[in-house]
Amino acid sequence: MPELPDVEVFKRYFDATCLDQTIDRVEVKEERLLENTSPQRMRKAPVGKEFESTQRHGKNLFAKLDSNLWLLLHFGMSGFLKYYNNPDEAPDHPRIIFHFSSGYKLAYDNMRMFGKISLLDDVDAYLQDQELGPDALSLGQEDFKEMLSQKRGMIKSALMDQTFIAGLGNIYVDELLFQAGIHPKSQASTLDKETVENLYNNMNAVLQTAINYNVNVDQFPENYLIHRRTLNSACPVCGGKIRKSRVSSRSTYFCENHQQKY
DNA sequence: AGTACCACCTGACGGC
DNA sequence: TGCCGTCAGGTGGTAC
Repeated sequence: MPELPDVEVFKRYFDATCLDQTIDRVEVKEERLLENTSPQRMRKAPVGKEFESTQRHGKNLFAKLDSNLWLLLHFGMSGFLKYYNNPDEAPDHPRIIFHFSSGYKLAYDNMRMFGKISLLDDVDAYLQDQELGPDALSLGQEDFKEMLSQKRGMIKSALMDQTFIAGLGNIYVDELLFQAGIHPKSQASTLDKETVENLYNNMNAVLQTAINYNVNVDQFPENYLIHRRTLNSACPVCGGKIRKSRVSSRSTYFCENHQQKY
């Protein structure tokens, strides 16, 4: 379930391993994941080049090959990166593999095949084309308030909408609503000022905490919902019952006691 | 514009 | 043991 924190950790992993190495060969193992890019071009265009830097926006990772050539990776539900040399360390479902002249390889693994691999000439144009909202971690509090006040519909739907805010998915939206004490079906525009500020602060805190722990969920604070995504488990904050329902066709866990409906 | 539902895809898991 | 239905969840499309 790669959401913003996961992709940020992938970015740091990519930066620490793959930059400034000549690409010898590109192995496209699953052509269905390519979008707006032919397999032939994907295999050819990066060869002889190096990844110079990376950029993340929401759940999208962009790696620069040239001023007008970028690799886009979207991880869907089950995607991740693996940098390795020894074939024993190869992941189970590699969909594309970049071979470096050092002998090391970068594999994009994605069991469930939701996801996207593409070559772009302009990142900003792509973000506009996709109508992606501002990245959740670089959004200021005033803008957040203003946007929410004008958003109709349920707060969970709003936060999951990538064209509204980019980066949040099902797990983290549940978590930050839980931390902020807001019922997921609350109407976005009816939250009062204090509640929205609290939500904003929790959004940043939860995302930052997840990144700081390298998305190692076991190390997340004990009062996080993520450890209790089970029907009728005890709320780690107030002892209430954790309930499950569906919001925006997604499994939604929340505390029936301390998450208030607005 | 918001919502509801389906499809895509694969593996895990529970029931029988 | 093994078959079957269900679930997980990011995104995109469609119908209301």
